Amino acid sequence: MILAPEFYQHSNVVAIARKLLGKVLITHIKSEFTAGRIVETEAYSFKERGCHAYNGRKTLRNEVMFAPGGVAYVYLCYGMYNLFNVVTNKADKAEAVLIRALEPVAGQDIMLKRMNVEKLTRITSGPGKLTRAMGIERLHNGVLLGDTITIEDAKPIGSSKIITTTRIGIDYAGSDAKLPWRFYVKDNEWVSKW
DNA sequence: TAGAGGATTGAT
DNA sequence: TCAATCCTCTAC
Repeated sequence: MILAPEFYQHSNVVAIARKLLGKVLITHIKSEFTAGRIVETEAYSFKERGCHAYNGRKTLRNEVMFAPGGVAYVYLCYGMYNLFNVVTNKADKAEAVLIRALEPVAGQDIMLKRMNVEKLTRITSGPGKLTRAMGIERLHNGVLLGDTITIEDAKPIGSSKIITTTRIGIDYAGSDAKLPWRFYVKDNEWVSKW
């Protein structure tokens, strides 16, 4: 069953990031079907400096974050990696969950082809890599989840298996870089970093 | 309009 | 530890 818009429009982005663990991200792009279980996420909110929309700052790049929850926010990082986020909260409350790692569950052969590798090892263990494996590009920025890109409901991960830590790669955010807003599944080999 | 830098990754 | 690589934002 596909997650309803209400799931994303909740006002607590950190809670949503936690609940997304275990759900299945599905893409149907260029007639190719791939799916992966979400095993690592990070929360971002307009209330803290790590977020592109900090303090309500709205630009051409991040305006999708100001849409109602349930759309994709895809942007280019470091000139070469597309990062995939799910926008949450209501309109003008710019919050999002960055999907950082997946465990492939369907279409693995397509992922291998997209990554140009032969072995199914750590091909989706990182936000830049999973978008490439899933076929997600910047043209998908702003698309409503449910068609080309979908997240399907699944059994929640037990709280004893969820690890909470600080987010990665946002040292510039000062004290906000210390917020415990990164979640991942314990002992899962697909997580980006241990 | 130019210059700096980034929610990363893989090779050294 | 460092370069690849290019889009976006900020300042002039």
